[in-house]
Amino acid sequence: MAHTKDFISKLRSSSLRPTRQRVKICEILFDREETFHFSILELAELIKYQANDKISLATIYNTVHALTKKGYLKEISINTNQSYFDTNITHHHHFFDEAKNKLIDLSKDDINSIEIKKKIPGKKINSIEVLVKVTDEQ
Amino acid sequence: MAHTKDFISKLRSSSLRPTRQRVKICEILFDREETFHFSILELAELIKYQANDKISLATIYNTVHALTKKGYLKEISINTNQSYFDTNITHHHHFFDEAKNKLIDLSKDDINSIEIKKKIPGKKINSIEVLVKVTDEQ
DNA sequence: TTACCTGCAAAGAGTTTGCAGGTAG
DNA sequence: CTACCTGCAAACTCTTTGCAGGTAA
Repeated sequence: MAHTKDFISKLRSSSLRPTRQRVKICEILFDREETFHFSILELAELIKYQANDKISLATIYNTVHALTKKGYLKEISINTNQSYFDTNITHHHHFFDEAKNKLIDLSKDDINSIEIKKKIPGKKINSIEVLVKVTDEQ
Repeated sequence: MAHTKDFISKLRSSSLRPTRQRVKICEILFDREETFHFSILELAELIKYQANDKISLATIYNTVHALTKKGYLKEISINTNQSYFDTNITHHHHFFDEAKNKLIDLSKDDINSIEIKKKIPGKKINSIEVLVKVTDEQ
């Protein structure tokens, strides 16, 4: 269970003033036991219906992007119409359930380690992301 | 080097009539030595400036999607604002150059084989995609 | 001739931006 | 007080859809 103090420091270190709206966003994102995968619009809905609040999209986009830039959130590479983010910033991969359009974490232990044998001259590797697409067994 | 006959059969097997526009799209996509990565809008530009032709977006979208559905093209999972497709339909992965926003093929030999140890009950694996993000070495 | 296709324009969906009024420090 | 922030609406980008005229078989 995280506390308001932590949210404020996360925000400050992302160069964001801890306004009421931003603290609320942090509560929804980080005050949970389990990994949380979300799109901006899903987050907005959650704020509206679960937290009974209304924060403008501009604010949500701006806050989520600043937190992502600072490394408190991770953006997931997946080709859907909207961008997905993850509160689990440890090194891990994902299943993507194509039937339900839902992401599921794939922990480091669930996959063998990946070795890239090719080197691109002048380029360095920033990240390696594995996406395992699944559908219903027939 | 592929021929018009091949394009027509690709189109027919995708349940598309081989119209002038669609054959032209196939020429641009498949009449090349190397793998081709593209977004729909890039393809439209290419048709306009390289082939000196103009094919409406509706037609390009519809044709590319039908070819993808039939398996003549592969859609790549990458979180950018537009969808990317690949003419290389063999099993392979990608580098993504974040500086240039360009994809580079990573052949099967350039990566060790991936083993997913976790099984999701009732789900089967459709695909495993690896995306290696790179930027300029500093 | 009939079913399908094209091009255009409008509509949709997600995201970004400009700005006037409001708030943190 | 000043710089930054919020909410709203408009703008933008990519993609999809509706439709009238055109074309393949």
